[in-house]
Amino acid sequence: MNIGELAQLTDLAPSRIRFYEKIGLLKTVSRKPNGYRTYPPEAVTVLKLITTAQQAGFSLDELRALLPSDLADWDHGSLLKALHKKVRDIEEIQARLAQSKAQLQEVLTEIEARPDDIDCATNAHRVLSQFGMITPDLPATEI
Amino acid sequence: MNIGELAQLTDLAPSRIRFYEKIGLLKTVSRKPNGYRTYPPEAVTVLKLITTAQQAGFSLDELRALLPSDLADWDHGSLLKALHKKVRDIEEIQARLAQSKAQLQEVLTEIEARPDDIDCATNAHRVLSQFGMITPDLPATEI
DNA sequence: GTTAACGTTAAAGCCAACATTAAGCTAACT
DNA sequence: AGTTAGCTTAATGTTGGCTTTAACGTTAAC
Repeated sequence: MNIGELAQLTDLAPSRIRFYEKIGLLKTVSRKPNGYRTYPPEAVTVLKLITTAQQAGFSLDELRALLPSDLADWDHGSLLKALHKKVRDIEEIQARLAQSKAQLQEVLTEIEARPDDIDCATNAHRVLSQFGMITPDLPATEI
Repeated sequence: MNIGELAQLTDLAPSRIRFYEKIGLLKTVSRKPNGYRTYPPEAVTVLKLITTAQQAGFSLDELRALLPSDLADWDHGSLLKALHKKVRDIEEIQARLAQSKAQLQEVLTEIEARPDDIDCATNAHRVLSQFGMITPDLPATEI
C-alpha cells in the first residue's frame, strides 16, 4: 500500500510516517519504480504498536532501541524470537502503566477517604506525606 | 525558604521552578526585601504533586487548569474527576495492550503447533491472517 | 489534456518543557 | 576585604516530536 492508505489506516499523518522512517524508527521501506514508498500490511501493526507504546510513555528513542525486531525476517526462528520479544515489550509497557495507575489510585482513595474534620489543605498535606511526596515534619504551614 | 532549598527538597532545578512561576503554574511568590523569592513549606507539596502528575501523563497546561494557586482552594471535585479520568485512560491503554499481548501469544502457540506439511512462510502467513494482523487477500506480502 | 489528488525531497518552522548564558546584585565565610 | 556561593532578570539555546512549506514529479478522473 501507499503511504496515504497507511496513514488512513493508522490515523497518522504521512509526514509523521516519513519522519519515523527518517529517524530510523521504521526501516527503510521499499519503493515502487516511480519512487513511491510501498508498505506491507503489517506496517499497520508496527505503527499501532508504536503509537500505543508512545501513549504508555515511551520515547521514540526508547522505541527505536526496543523495536528493531524485524518482523520481515520470516525465517521461523527469528519470527518466533521477534514475537516473543514483542510480548516482553508489551509486558514492560504494562508494568509501567500498572505503576502509574496504582500511584494515581492510591492518591485517589486517600483523598476520597478524607475525614470530615480537616480542611483540604491539611488533608492534602497528610495524603501527600503518606506517599512520601513531601516531608511531613516541616514548620507551621503559614500559608 | 529560598529557591535553592526548595530545589533541593524537590529535586528540581531552580530554573525549572522559576519557569513554572513564569508560565503561571505556580502563583507569584512573595519576595524578601532583597528580591529573593521566599517559599512556604507547602510549595514542596505543590511541586511534588506537579511532577507526579506529570509522570502520570498530565501536561503543564492541564495542570495549570487543574491546580489552584493555593492548596487551600483545591477544587476537590475537579481534581478527583481529572484523576479518575486519567485512570480510565490508562485502563483503556491497558485493555488494548492486553489484547495485543493475547493475540501475540495465540500467534506464538499457533506457530509452535504448526502442521509439518506446510513451510514456515506459508504457515506464518496463515497464522497472522487468522489473527487479523495482516490482510490475507493482498498481493504477495513480498517481504 | 488538463486538473486534482497523491507522491517525493530538503529545509524550515513550531510547540512544549525546560536549560543555559550573561550581567549583575547579595550573602556568607574567612 | 575578598572570595565564593546563591539570588535576580531577560534573552537565547536545546531537545523531542513532529508539521509546514516549497518546488517538483506521478497518477487518476473527467
